[in-house]
Amino acid sequence: MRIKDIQKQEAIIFATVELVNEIGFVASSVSKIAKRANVSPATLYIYYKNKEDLLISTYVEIKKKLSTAMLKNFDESKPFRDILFKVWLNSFEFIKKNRSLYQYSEQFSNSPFTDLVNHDDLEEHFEPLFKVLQKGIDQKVIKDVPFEILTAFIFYPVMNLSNPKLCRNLNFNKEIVEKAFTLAWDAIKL
Amino acid sequence: MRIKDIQKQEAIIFATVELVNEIGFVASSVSKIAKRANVSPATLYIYYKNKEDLLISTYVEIKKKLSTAMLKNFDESKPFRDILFKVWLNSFEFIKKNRSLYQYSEQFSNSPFTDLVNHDDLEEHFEPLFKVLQKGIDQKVIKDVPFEILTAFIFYPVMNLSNPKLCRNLNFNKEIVEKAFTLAWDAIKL
Amino acid sequence: MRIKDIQKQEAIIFATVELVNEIGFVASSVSKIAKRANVSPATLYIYYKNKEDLLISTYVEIKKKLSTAMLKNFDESKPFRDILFKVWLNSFEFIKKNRSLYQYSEQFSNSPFTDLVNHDDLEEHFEPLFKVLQKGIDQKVIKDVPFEILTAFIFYPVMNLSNPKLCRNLNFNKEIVEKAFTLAWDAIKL
Amino acid sequence: MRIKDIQKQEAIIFATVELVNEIGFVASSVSKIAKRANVSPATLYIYYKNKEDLLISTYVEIKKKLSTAMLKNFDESKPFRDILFKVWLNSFEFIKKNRSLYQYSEQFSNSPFTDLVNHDDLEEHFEPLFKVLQKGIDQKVIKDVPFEILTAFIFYPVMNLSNPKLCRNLNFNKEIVEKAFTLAWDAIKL
DNA sequence: GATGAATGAGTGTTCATTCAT
DNA sequence: CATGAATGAACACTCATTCAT
Repeated sequence: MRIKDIQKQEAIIFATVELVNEIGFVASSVSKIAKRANVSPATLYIYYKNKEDLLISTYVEIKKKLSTAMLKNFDESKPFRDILFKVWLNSFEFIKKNRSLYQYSEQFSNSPFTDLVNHDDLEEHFEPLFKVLQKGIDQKVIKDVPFEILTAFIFYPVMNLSNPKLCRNLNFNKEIVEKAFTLAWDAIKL
Repeated sequence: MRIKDIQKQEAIIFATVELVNEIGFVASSVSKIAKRANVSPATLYIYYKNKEDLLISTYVEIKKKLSTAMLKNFDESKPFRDILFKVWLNSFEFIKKNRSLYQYSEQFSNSPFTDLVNHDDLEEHFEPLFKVLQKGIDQKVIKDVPFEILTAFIFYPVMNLSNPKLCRNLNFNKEIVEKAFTLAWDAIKL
Repeated sequence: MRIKDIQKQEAIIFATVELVNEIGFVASSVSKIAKRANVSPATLYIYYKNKEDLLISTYVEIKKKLSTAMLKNFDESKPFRDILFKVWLNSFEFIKKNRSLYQYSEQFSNSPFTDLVNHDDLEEHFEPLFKVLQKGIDQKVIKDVPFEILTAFIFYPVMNLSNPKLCRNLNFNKEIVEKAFTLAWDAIKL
Repeated sequence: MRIKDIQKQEAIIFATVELVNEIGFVASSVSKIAKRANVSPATLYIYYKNKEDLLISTYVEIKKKLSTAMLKNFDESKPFRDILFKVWLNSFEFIKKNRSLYQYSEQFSNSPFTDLVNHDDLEEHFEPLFKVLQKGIDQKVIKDVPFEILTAFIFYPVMNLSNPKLCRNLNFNKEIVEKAFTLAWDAIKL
């Protein structure tokens, strides 16, 4: 499968994300996605092996964008708190600007498809962050608990808070975001 | 006249939860659920208006059980930390013992069906907890931030941590659970 | 099947006619009819062998009522034209007053169920009318053509004209009815 | 890209008409029609939006054919009686040759689907006939009654007479047809 | 490379009917 | 007599995918 038309592929991804956000995973059929992307259902199979492949690829693509965004201007020479705050802010920024991408990834990661993704590959991108956390632990600035627990308190709440379904009444201005980070930092700092 | 077979309804619910956990929301068709419950597809429609109703009812049922479990032995005369720790432990206990129920509810709350549930009704059960948090805020023991942020740091991490998909390498013994609560408490305490 | 509750049977017939007129033959299911009649689907099978039997019996019942109404005050001593006019008026009267019954019979007689009815039994009721027609033919007052043709011109137009679906813009007052009969009479008279 | 197989569509229409005539409207399911047409049920939905669309389209198609046949060699310069006789003969001819098409249309026009057809569009084809009738009225050759009544006496009996279900014992040779027309003409002429 | 036609297998749901009470 | 529970079979329709062009 030699890919000719990059615009076509982007149209497909865009249509996929859009449609999944609008009508959900279940209802987003191949033919509907194709129609939305102004493409024949058959064309879709030139770019992707099958529906699964399309959904997974879209997810991986988004995750890459997210990790890149989160680690933008990552400067490990700064104090731990500042580093993490920067990442925290980047996350919010990204989610706010790309709510649809984020929503898609949320739906995806709670679907049975998740099991089909190689999560190690995805976590690889967060390596610098893990290194900083480890350094923080070594320097007795951050609590010595497994990474999973640390990230559960730093990043999982971000996702929760920025999920409009779960936090219907919350308006996310800068002040709130900073306040929320205080909780995150208090949680992990020694 | 035959009377409604309560065992049959329970078999349906059980089959639903089981199947959704095994093959996911999308693939769990009415006929598959019926087959699993050793029941005709038509029978299912005696107990539930349609598939949506079945899925939602199952979810609400689970949520009720969860809230009851979380607030077991809720004693608001104790110190704030102890109250929350009790709730925290209850949550872990419940999730550990009813992993399948919990998994179902996780999948559900990230599906488009969520929008169809009256969340206010569900949150009502957590009223005592919210009251305690408010008292904590008033007494300057807990940070004065919106409830959503507080619960995002107390309970959302529980769910994350107890999700075996996300935390594959973590073994949840009592020690770890207590440690994790320390982070939660540090996050919200003033 | 010993019939106890005549009211129940009437409720079933009434519900059948009503429902068939509202939602058509296709959509009128046994359970819907039962619900409309405030009766269990199973009860229906006490009074009728099956759905077919119910529909056919209802039709026959209606046809009997129609023939009785048409031949009301049938006086064969009067002139041919007057006799037929009386029948013609009776028909209009009945259809106007029992439009729902008539509609049902129309739908029925165009359904494949018609083949299951013994039409000879039904036509038997019209025997007096046929006798009059025959007498008219013998006395050279009415054209000597097969009965089917005669009735096709006397009574079939009645049904057509009184079908609001086919004659949407026609308002049936007495004048029009009399005019219409003139055509019928001119058709068959010698 | 495969091109739409015109034979396939014709097979579908043919199967629809055939089946509806054999087992009736109610029992003619999409899958049965598809099987009869040697086509997948899914294929049917390429050509028609849904079952309703299939049935309606088939009806409209038939009606067009009928109107074309009826007005064949329509010559309004001839005497009124001859014009109408021609139309009358055409009708019989068509119905005799296309009994199945005609039967289908009869069933259809008495089903609840009728309401979904734009009858004005269909009647449009009969415009020349209506004009002739109007001219006949103006010239005092035809009775001055609403069109609906006129057609009820000219054409509705044709349909009745050519319906083998209703006229089981009648053999339609040319003589009978001419006789029958005499009644029709006597009915409407002044 | 790209397409719409084509499909068998599946979807959620309702059906006419029977059963145990 | 009368019932609501129960069901296998069928319903209209959509699915992911392949095929011929």
